[in-house]
Amino acid sequence: MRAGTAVSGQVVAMCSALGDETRWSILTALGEGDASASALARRLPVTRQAIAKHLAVLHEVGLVDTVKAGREVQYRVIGTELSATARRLDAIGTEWDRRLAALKHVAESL
Amino acid sequence: MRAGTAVSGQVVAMCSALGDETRWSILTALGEGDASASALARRLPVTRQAIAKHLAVLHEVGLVDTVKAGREVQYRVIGTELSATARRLDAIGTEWDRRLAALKHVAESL
DNA sequence: ACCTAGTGCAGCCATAGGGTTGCATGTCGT
DNA sequence: ACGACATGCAACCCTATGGCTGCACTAGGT
Repeated sequence: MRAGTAVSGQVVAMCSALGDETRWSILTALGEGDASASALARRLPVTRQAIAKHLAVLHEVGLVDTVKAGREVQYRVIGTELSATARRLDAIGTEWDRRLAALKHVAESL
Repeated sequence: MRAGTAVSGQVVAMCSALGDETRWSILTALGEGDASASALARRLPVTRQAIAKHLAVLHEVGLVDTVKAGREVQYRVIGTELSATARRLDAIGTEWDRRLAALKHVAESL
């Protein structure tokens, strides 16, 4: 089992989506309850259109889902994808540390 | 216990660092063994200076560590921070899904 | 029917950041 | 001592992208 396996582009996209403060503020806001883009724009210091863009990228990577409620579109946070990539990252990190421990072991056996 | 806790800036920085393909190629390369910036520049299709910049941000978030070996600087991947943030992300994702399940439960009890 | 509120789309601006070249410095081997 | 290689720093270019304004459209409420 090789260590340096090419990381799925999905992981990169997910991390890229999570690498923005505004997006996290949106996610945490949604964590307190479903909301529409306009509703989010009211509680956050950014425009609705900006929020709409962010919601688009969040939806792209599967972090949020849309629920049509009448004329508005409610957004809802989904934890599944996040947890999945988190586990992949954890595995990678563990693998690195495992390799490091092996290196250390070799060094001490000299 | 509230769900929408403000996410640590460390997590955002880490995700931002992981949101770049080139950085991942560097990390996976380092996963196969320690290497200097110049050594990495030889196997990757980017300049040494570009790699140096990436290594700087990776070092910033604690994904790599430096080991001075004579005149060159060897870089080494560290899994600890990655695993730590991965667990935090997993917890957040689980929390979201827990909330979602609760919502569903409420909906069904009507 | 009309007004209001929510959404979508397009265009524009400005900055961040990934990538480059160039040069100066520093260190190892011979 | 000197040449070769590794690093550090600075300046620069260009694209991606976060943010905005503006407009057209649609769907509810009264």
